[in-house]
Amino acid sequence: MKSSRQPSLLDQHCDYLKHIFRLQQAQSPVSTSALAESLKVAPSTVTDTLKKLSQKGLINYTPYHGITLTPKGEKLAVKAIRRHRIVERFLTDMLGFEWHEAHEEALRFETQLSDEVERRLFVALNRPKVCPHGYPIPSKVEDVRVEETTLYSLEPGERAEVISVKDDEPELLQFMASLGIKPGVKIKVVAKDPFKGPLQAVVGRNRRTVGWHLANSIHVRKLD
Amino acid sequence: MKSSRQPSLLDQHCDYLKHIFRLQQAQSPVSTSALAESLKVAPSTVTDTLKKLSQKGLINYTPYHGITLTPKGEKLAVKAIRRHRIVERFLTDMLGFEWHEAHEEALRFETQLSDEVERRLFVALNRPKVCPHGYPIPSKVEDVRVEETTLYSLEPGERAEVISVKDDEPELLQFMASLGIKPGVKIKVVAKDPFKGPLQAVVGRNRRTVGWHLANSIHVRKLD
DNA sequence: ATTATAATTTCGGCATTCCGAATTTTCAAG
DNA sequence: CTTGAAAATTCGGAATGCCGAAATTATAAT
Repeated sequence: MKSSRQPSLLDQHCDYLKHIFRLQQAQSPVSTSALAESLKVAPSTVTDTLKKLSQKGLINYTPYHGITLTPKGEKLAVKAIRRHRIVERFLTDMLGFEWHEAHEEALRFETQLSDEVERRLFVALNRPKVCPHGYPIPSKVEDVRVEETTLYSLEPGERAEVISVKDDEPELLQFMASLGIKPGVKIKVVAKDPFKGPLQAVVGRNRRTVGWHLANSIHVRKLD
Repeated sequence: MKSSRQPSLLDQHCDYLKHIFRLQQAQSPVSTSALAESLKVAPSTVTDTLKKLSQKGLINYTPYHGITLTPKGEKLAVKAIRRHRIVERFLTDMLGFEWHEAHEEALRFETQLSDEVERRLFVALNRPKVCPHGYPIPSKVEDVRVEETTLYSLEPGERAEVISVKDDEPELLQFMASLGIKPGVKIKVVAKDPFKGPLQAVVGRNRRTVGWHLANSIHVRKLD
């Protein structure tokens, strides 16, 4: 396939940058296998693409030693993240999709949009600050900060406000919605079992018991 | 490249069907060279793809003798046309694009949209009947009829309403807009030179002189 | 009917994106 | 140190989309 339209940056490359950026927050440098798993392609494929990205000056790539985004790559990654979150907002706010559908729908076509469409979408949406899952819609690298604290890190008795929830597991999102958990909601932890056991909390008016995985997918800010 | 997402139909194939459908209205069967020019690819490329489309039962293809859409191919073509026009409406109505930009912007990402997004877009737009250029948004094959009469076919003294304008030349569209020509506008022909010469007409309050090509890009319905 | 020319197809080739198997490198355990 | 397992890379190969040049077929003019 000829690339045509986009002179400088292929869709695929944006995808790689987005994933590298995300993985980099957990661990830097990012390993080939981590990227491969995240992108759901074979490691050998990742190695191939890494060379191209490196040649374009988007990543620092030392064979066998992982990768880091260059400033240029970081900027493009942020641009891709911004676009993704704007499109998610479009899908929920203007088309009425549920938040658990928005993420995957957005992935389908976001890379094809022109900058102009993105700009106009942003304006038409009234310049939103966050995506449907509560993550900021960034203008620059510093904007992409996520709340470090997760619900599971709280101790019994503590109260917190939900800031954002992980968006990459649709079913989990749907389940969270059914529990009334979404950005802005306030939660009080009642009890927490040891060994990554279930956590009991009051969400709005209801008492809920949630597992470790779910509670760790919720970013919160402590209250009081 | 692996196709992934779309199980049954590749983007490229939709594109072919759309072009074949359009060309078929002017002349059937459609020739390889006409398709190649329309798609801006080499004739040999078209031949390659034609075989695949034929195998999928979307076209009737007899080597050296042109192509026709099968009922199945026709349905898909109409689906693609419908989607294109809905997206154009989205771009003009919800994002404020000019009509001469809408066509090309739509081409960038329309093929990536899911059926569900298309459906919701249509509803959010209030179920429009026509695209920004005045062509119908079809549900089935019969809906895709265009007004046969063009402005140039009128004789001096005749009046007509603009129904639709050809959408594939952005500059021409922009120029038409500057002349006040758009669907719904009423035009009275004042004079017409022989040999495809210029045509004089009254558009709204203004007297305009337009060339053959432009006048033939305007579909009208006679008044009185 | 024959023949020239125009349209179409065939063929080989290039680029891209992906993969699995084989190889190389790293790194930590002995 | 050595060495063995895990991680990463290289290599060969498959599929796709595209092209230009060469061969084939159709068709319109003689």
